[in-house]
Amino acid sequence: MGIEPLVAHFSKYLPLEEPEQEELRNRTIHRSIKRRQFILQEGDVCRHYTFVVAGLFKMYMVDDNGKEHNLQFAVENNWIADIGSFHSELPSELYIEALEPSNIIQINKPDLLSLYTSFPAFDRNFRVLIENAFVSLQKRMLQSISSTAEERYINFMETYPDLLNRISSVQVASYLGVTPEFLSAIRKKISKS
Amino acid sequence: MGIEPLVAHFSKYLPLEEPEQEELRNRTIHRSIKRRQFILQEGDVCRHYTFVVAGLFKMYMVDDNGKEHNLQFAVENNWIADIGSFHSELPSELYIEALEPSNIIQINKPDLLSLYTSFPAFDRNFRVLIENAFVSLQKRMLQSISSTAEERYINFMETYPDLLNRISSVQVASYLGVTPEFLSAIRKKISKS
DNA sequence: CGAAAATTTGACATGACTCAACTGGAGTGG
DNA sequence: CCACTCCAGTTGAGTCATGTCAAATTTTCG
Repeated sequence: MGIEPLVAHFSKYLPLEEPEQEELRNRTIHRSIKRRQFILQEGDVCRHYTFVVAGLFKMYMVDDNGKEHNLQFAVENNWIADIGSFHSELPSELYIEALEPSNIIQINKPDLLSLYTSFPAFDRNFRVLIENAFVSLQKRMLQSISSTAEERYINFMETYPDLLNRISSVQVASYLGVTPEFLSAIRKKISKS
Repeated sequence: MGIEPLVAHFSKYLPLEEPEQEELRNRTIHRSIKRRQFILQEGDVCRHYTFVVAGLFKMYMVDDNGKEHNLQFAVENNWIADIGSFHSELPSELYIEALEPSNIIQINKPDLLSLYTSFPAFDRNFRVLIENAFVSLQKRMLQSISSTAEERYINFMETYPDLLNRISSVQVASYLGVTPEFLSAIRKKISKS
């Protein structure tokens, strides 16, 4: 197993030279993750940035009533981490759990900082990466404060059509901030129009 | 007027050497903005990153019914921009408007890219900046999908106690995603407990 | 196959919006 | 200094959006 998927991912923004690829190879580790396995649990410090080579994860919070609220999904070629906990090294309030058997590439904080220092290209690559994630999250936030659940669901289907076939409606409902029962009603209404 | 506030701002993360400060001075411009003046309007490309030296701005979207939805406020020492439009150079769907007479420092895209190229410290500074903004936005997103309007308002008061004295309830309601009438009811209920 | 989870359904409760009217300052011009 | 307007804020009635709970049904996966 190599880091080709990761190199290809970065190359979309700024190609990596051979020395940078070599360093990336030396600083990252591969792991296989089973379905329902956690790579982060509440109370633990998030020690890695995780790049999904294959598979699917959800990151979520559990509220005082024990209900899960999905903050983010991550599929192939997505990064996932609790960035706040990763940098502050404080306990996370989030879980990251595999929804499918997955292959990932991880990098820990010392190795990432070393990458940043050795090759400024990584500062830039990760800056661009998070800029894009930020813009997407802003759009979701705007939708959340301006649209009904039905509009948000329709938008979700249009934005992530591939995801629909891989996750349950329960997971979508949790991501949209509605109950599974109400999402079921929305789906029924949409199917009749 | 100098760029001291901006230098001080960056120094919280990573101090700037004299050559970097010099370059920053040469690449930025100062402006005074009147209350109700726009620095970005829907349909225009967002040409600048804006750093607020003094004053207060809101960034918002106007929906099909003509209603405003506040995505973000920016006070002293905050950055504000439509990052998506800035990088894609596509027309923005957002407005950025001064709620108070303000002083700002702006940098356009060519100058910012030049800063990035000349001094990798800026890649890093802006990466850290947006990482922090991303983490904050994630918290707001989680609140949005997991809490009632009352809980979100209480959280807003705790998170931005200073802002409460500077903006109207209408603006807060728009930020929280509720109507002014309903926020009024929430405030009444809270004041009685 | 069998247990666990997902989905649906319906009755009911609560959260939140709409609309229209009213209140009470903060300017503004005479 | 007054009359006036103009907003922000409030109030209440009615309505719609969404949640809760319980139960039945279907699907998934070990």
